[in-house]
Amino acid sequence: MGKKKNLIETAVRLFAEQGYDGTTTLQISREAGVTEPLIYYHFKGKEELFTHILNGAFDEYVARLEALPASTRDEFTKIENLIVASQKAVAEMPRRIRLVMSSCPARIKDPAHVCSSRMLEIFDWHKNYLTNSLERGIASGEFVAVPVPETVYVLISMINGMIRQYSLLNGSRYVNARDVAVEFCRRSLLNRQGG
Amino acid sequence: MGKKKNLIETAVRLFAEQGYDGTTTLQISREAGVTEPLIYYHFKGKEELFTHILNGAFDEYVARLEALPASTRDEFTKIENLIVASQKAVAEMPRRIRLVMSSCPARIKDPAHVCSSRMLEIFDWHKNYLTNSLERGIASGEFVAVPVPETVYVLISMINGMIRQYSLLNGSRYVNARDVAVEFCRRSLLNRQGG
Amino acid sequence: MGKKKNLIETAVRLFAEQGYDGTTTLQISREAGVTEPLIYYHFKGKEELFTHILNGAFDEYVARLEALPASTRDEFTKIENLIVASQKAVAEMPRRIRLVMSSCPARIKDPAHVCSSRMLEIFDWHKNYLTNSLERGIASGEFVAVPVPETVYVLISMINGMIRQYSLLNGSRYVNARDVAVEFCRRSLLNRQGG
Amino acid sequence: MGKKKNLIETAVRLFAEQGYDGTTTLQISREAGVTEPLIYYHFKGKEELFTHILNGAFDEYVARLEALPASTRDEFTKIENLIVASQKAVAEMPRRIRLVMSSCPARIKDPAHVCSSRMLEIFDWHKNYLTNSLERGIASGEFVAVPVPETVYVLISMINGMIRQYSLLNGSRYVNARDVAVEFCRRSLLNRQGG
DNA sequence: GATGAATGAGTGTTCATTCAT
DNA sequence: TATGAATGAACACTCATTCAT
Repeated sequence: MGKKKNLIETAVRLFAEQGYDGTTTLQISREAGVTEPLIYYHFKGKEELFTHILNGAFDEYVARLEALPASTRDEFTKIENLIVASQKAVAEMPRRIRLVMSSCPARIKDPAHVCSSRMLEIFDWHKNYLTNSLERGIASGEFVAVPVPETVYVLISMINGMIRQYSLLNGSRYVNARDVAVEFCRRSLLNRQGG
Repeated sequence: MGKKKNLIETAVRLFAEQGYDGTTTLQISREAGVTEPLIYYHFKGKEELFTHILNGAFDEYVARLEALPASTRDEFTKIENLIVASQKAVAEMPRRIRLVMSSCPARIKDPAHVCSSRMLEIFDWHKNYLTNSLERGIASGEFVAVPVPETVYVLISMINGMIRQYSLLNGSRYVNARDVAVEFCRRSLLNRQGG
Repeated sequence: MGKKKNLIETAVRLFAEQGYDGTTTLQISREAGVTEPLIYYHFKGKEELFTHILNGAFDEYVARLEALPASTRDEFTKIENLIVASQKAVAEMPRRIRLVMSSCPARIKDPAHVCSSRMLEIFDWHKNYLTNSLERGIASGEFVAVPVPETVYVLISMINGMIRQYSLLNGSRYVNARDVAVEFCRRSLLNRQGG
Repeated sequence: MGKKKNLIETAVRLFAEQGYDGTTTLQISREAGVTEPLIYYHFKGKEELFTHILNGAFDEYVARLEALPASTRDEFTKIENLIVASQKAVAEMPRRIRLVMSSCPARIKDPAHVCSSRMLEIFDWHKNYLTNSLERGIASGEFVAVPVPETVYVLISMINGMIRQYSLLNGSRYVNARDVAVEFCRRSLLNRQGG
């Protein structure tokens, strides 16, 4: 009767609240209403349970990115879509994003860890998406001629920074920061010359 | 002879490399060439050693902020100074910033922890500094009329995002991202009306 | 199997021989043929194992008191019964009584400790029992008119003193001290007037 | 300036309040306003400081016994004197008696310890004193013909039991228990035949 | 699928004691 | 006398994990 699901959901909650090291397998099992060895029946160990959860969160986030329309009216709309999508994600799956934002920084130095590989995957996805958009926009005259790699880096930093801020601090107080961020970027990138 | 200093420096290194939970007091003492109880002679415990280090890092970062000139040629220079100063900090005290960036996210939910109180302190400092700058700049016509609180929020997110990116990922590859970020903001904020 | 029982019996022995502080959890587990963490599986900690044992000893002692006949031929028989019962207890459960007599004095200042609450319980039981007996005996003319509370106090001191003496010193050498004590009290209390 | 004395007095207080194992050398030194190594300058170690204090208490108690008059009007007065003296001692040097009563039971199994040797010394003193008194009293017809060794044993138990009761429990509430005890013994021992 | 009992390998911490000054 | 710094030896306790059922 859904004991496994129960286990996972309890683990998500506890890992998000207390961190990986601050959560014991005994606590997870007790709060899930099962016994400890059941964790080892379903998972190889605590770490696998943890990475299973992280992978789930990454999967959903990536799915949201993949769902973004590949072709849009103009290139800035793509950038706008990305900002909006990332903010929607953090609002709609807050606990899992929070888990990633609080657990992964301490794990990034281990390149074999899920945190490293999948954050890199997302970073690369962002990079390709934004590089493509910027290059096309510059070529078409929609954007001013900014140095692409560095601008991509700045945009990613801003998007990640907003996720982090929202997720770890009381970001929900700035509900329309999202739109302000979009306009902030629009003013900076759009070519207003001639027109 | 400098055993305490040795202890602290070793702890900084190990905490930054392996995280708080991943570092044992035995390991710290061994690599520092002292015995374990010495930690407990100088500090109340592992946690106090840790917060001592964090406080040191926060102190230095705050000192850098306080050193920023209070009055500048124009308001955007203040914003530029802040971006530059934060990037200089992360380049000049990388290990300690990295320690903060990787350790604190997992501790922010505890409002009593050094991470919470001092990150809030820095957040507030940033907020006041940027709010002041934006309000003056808008009033004088230097800046376009942006919504102040949200724009401040976006700017802080960007600055923090860049610190995080630099600190945890290989941000050093984008050395002039700093200047690109400054220009990015300048284009967005500066009032170009009536050229 | 019976590892828990083994653990408890070993702990009784070692605590009685070496005291609480003089006995380590490692020693208990080793001499019981189990591993240390098993103590923590069955008990919350060393202290709980200790109080579990103390409670067992108190329970048995109280059970012996409760088993004393409520109505007797005369009132002095009650007093005799109490003296005999306490001496029988110390002869039949020597290790546990010795444990109590050597461990509890150091713990009595802590009113929350098992030693305090349960010794008080026994003290009160003795007090009620003896007060009742003395009052009835005096009223009926069986006893001389002694001041009741103080005489109760003296009798309890004598009983406890004999337990202590027997338990901590080589009291077994005075096997018939019990009967001598009974006669000692009888001569003192019985009303010989009008023989 | 009396630092040694200070040390000892503080140690008496702390050992009495918290027991030997519950008191650390650091705590003693701090509360005495000195540093830890000073303990090792004046004493060989914690244990020696402890036995120094115990010996002081035993010395004073023995001195009180020795001060009892060797010849009295009758033999029962000797017994009365002993009861009164022991109760006076516990009222006049409560902390040190309490220290002995709470610390020594756990140490009596070690025959080399001060607790063992000096409590035995006192036990023997009591035994000789009472044996002598009883034998003479019986011979002279002052006392009834009780079995001497066992009666001595009972009397010692009663005296010790009253000290213990007074010292560890709220014995001070029964201030005239002393006189009641004396009368209790008098009635039991005195020969009333053929008045 | 599920559990009660048990364990190996540590972990932070304490404490009496010593050393150099 | 007196101390700041340092240590050796242990200690209670935790936790992820396994085994027999």
